[in-house]
Amino acid sequence: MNIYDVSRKAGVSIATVSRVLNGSPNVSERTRTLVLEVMDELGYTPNVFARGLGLGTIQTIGIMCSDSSDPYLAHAIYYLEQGLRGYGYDSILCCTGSSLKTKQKYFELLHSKKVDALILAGSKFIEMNPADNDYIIQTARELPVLLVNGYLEGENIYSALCDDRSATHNAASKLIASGCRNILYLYTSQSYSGRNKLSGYQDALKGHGLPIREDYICQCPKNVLAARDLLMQLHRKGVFFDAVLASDDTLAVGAVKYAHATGRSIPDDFSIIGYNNSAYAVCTDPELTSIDSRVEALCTTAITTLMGVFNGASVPSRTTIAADLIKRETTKF
Amino acid sequence: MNIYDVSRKAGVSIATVSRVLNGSPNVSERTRTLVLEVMDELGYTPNVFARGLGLGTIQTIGIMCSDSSDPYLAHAIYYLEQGLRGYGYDSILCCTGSSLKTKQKYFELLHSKKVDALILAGSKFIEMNPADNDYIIQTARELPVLLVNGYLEGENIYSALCDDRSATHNAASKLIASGCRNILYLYTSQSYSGRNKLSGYQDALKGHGLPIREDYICQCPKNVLAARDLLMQLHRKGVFFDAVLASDDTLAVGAVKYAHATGRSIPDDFSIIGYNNSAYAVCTDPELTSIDSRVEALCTTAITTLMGVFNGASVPSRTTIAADLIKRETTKF
DNA sequence: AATACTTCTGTAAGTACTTACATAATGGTC
DNA sequence: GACCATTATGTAAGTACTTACAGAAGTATT
Repeated sequence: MNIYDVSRKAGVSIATVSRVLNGSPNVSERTRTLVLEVMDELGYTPNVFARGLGLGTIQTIGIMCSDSSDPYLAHAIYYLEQGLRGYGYDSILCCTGSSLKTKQKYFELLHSKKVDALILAGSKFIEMNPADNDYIIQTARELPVLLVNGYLEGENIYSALCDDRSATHNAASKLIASGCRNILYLYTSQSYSGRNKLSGYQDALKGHGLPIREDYICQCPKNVLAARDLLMQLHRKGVFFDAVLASDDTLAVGAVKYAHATGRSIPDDFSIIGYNNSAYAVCTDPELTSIDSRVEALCTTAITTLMGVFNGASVPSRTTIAADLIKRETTKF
Repeated sequence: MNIYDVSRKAGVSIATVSRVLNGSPNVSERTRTLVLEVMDELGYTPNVFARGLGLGTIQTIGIMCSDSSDPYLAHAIYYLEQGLRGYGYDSILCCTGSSLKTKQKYFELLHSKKVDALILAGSKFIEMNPADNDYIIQTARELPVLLVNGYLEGENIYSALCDDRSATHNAASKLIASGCRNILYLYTSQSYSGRNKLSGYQDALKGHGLPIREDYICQCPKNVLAARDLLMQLHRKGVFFDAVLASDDTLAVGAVKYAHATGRSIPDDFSIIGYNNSAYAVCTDPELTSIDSRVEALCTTAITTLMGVFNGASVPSRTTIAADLIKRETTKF
């Protein structure tokens, strides 16, 4: 069952069938409907490989993420997949884990699969050491690379970003305005967005004349119980804090559990702000105030940008979206 | 840059290069290393389309799920993707939503992409009306279909299942043994596994001589707040219950919030059991007792089965795995 | 050293499409 | 109705691989 069968049955050449397939305008309406009818009748679907061979493209975008089970990335994957399909593109997914080696390997793999572009979901793809990002810059010469929530300078590299710095700056400022003076900052990783979040926090403190205490800036695995235990430990050590600003809701949930365990009252005695406004935010009592990083908008932007690139439009290499602060019950404001 | 460039530079025919590419034994060791060296030197990667055209396969499995942002499915996707890659297969992901129309459309789409098999993740693919599953049975004639947590009878269709009925039977029995007599059952959907979970609950009640009350069996959106509000409403109506068995942790979290809102004490006065043992289970205080449906094992089984099918091994069309009951703080036992 | 057998390599014919170029058909104009 | 422009269609040459078959080279046997 191939293009020849269709052409034979329709009494036209394979070139005409191919033109119908590709929506060429140089086909008479009569022939077009005839060919479409025959295709339908035979249940014909063009062979993707032959098509890819001829066209050099396969209407497929490679999506890479470090871990699809992370709620933030899971949502990103969902919106990306849906959005791309709306433009007639398929997605091929790669979960790379966090090792640079495997990232490079899967990068190469997707590249060799002839995807039309690569989307890197999440901030974990950009390494601290610039040389480690060279492979991305190299690949971008041959196909567009889109970063969702990450930034890298380079030809043919585009970024859709959330303004994380302003978000944490704003959140920390609100905490200070509501009376908090000892704000703990909890983060999971030193990614691009992680660094921005941290500096937003630091700037807010500076701006209000508060000291930046190193022991208030704590790294913690992305894990409810780890966060709780970390805070318990600080508490036991006698470190005083009256608020937690977390780089992820998971950690903020841990902070709620810490408060429950120690009997501190939220938000009177202890305030909490999470990040990502995920489903975790409404699991706790009281419910989390959280920064919404607007994954959906980020993904939409990334896809719009990509389609612009495909159409040869002039497109900004970097789009930044403002975060939302969703007020719930763990803050006084 | 193609196979001809390699053959020219290595001074052999393209057939020989192709043989090296495909690991044919009929190549002398000397020629093989020579060709591999040349490939490496030129940075050659074979064109997937041409390869697919010739071979008719592309080492890619289609994964379908209703919604990749659901934590259960997100984990499944992760394990499937990782596992398949271990066998040298890529995954192409489709999120179908829940409408039958789109499911069928994407099914057809993946089929036309010439994937080597289809994995349907989650129980949402099997419709109540048998005729609505015909498209799956049809497709299975041409390529293997694997169901993760779903069951459908048919040639070339394989299922990896969790024994949901025994799981809820066991959970409900434990609740009864610990003194609960009015166990509410909360569920989200009437899927294959949903029906099994329900009947496990019902059988346990029957087995202990308890009445099965229709008003104790409640459908609810998969959503923390919806579950809480539903329970609040029943409470206000004066419906008495001393335990909740939920078909998903999300609903169980809602039950915890209901208890907080009404001041009922867990587990003395009110017990809760969730399902899936997801990250939500440790978010609440007290932490959820939950049934672990063992996604990872399910995915591993599915992949092993699939590889068996590819190798022509005789493989069971249905594998069932026992669930684990993870005891935490919302039950007396 | 001739024969038989195995192992290795090359030729050429698929595989199913796209598209440049050539040619045929159609429609409009005078 | 002849001429030209436009549109529609067909031919044939890519696109980059796989693999059956034929034949060459190498090895073992007598």
